[in-house]
Amino acid sequence: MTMHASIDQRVSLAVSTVIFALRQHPETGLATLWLPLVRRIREPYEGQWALPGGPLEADEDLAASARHTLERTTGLTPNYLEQLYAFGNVDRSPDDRVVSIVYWALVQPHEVARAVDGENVEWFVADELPPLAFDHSAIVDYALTRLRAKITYTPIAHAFLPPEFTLADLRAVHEAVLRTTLDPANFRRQALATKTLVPTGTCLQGTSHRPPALFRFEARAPIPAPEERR
Amino acid sequence: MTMHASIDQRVSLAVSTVIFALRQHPETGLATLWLPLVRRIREPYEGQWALPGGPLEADEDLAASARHTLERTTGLTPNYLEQLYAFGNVDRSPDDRVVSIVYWALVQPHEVARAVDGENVEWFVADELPPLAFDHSAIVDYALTRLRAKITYTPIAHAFLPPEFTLADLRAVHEAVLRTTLDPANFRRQALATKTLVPTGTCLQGTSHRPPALFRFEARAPIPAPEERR
DNA sequence: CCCACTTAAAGTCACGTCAACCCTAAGTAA
DNA sequence: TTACTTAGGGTTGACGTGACTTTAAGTGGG
Repeated sequence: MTMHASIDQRVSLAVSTVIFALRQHPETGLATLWLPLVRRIREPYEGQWALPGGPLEADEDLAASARHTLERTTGLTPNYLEQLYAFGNVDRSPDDRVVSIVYWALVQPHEVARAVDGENVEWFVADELPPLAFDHSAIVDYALTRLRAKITYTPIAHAFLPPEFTLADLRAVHEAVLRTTLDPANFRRQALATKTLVPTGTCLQGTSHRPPALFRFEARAPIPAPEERR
Repeated sequence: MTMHASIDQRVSLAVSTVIFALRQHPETGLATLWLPLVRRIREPYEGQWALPGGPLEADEDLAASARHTLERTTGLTPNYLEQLYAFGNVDRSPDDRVVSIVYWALVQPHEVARAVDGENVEWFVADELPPLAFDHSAIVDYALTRLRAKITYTPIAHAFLPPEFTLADLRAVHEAVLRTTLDPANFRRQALATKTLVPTGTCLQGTSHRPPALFRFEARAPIPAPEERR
């Protein structure tokens, strides 16, 4: 027989989200992965940075809860949202017992512009984060590896982009996420081989030199979340 | 502002597990994927089959909770355990609100023998399940796709096998899980290419014909769960 | 108007992987 | 010894991919 804590010690359920977006790096000027964090306004970890999240309401699905807290705390509407993992170790919060169901999200650049950015919400370069509250540093780490793995075998990069884009844009997303440089010719071949790209005419005069072709992502059947499979 | 249910309507947290094991199919005689289900002894869905699970105790980590309920309800000790997904749609339980954090597990054949198999616990062929309680049918579906995907790119098949086995055994596991036949020669090549197999002498007289070599899985560093990454 | 420059986009080649298959080795049962 | 069965190694061709080259299509400067 295992020992159990007293009955009135409750487990509370929170939903948090790791949000990724692309922005220019202030020093290098390159497109880089950023993510918004919120400052904690109460103990524990008061004043420290943490993932946006909140308690699960009784009338909300999990993904809906993630969207709502996202909107409430950061003003962002994600273009892609997927469950990451449920973190529930006993010691992950110093006082009470909290199980966090964590999502990860991708937002488009124009969303970043209109996002909240104030004293209690701030954007950070994904690889240069301050120390975070709770186990949130490990969570971000895991979300990063998931994003980097998934972008190599599914076309989620489009979630960072406007509906119409060039192959150079698409490649820039991959390069920013994976922190590498990719051969333009080979990247083109692989991208076109997926059959998810539809050409939509050529770019009418860019800044200089040969204008690139524009593409759109074909609206393939998205991969359903486990809840909504048939 | 969104409407919320009254404060005293609580969300309860359960941990359930999809357990896979290999057994002989009664008709074909082939190794097949089976899973144990437990009969519900109270409403809702009283009398129907469901995944083994139970409420999360305040002093248990999530994986530990999965192990405990597994042991308590089916007597099984899994050889492999991984988090699958957190299911929490509002309508997944008719009365109360339940969020289930679901794990999936693999058990060895000798465990199956000593497992409970009575009126309230029964084994079923994974592809021929009765209607299950709640959304458990969809959950099993998802667990199956995860298992089938993961066995192709990680050496989890060993979790079904005793410490020492032949390449034919290993191939039989893959064939049972994927429901295909695999070319023995090509399978051998791929299996040995992973470098995770260590030869441990030859089989001393099997039933007939040429005796196969025996192998053991090398104790590589296992992939850490997201909670315990460094 | 020609030319230097830049990026887009297509093509070439070497190499590694893998499925299909063929063949030999090593044992058992008659 | 022979027939039979499974273990296990080898060969071939299709395919994907990284490194690299070449051509196309624009710009701006003299």
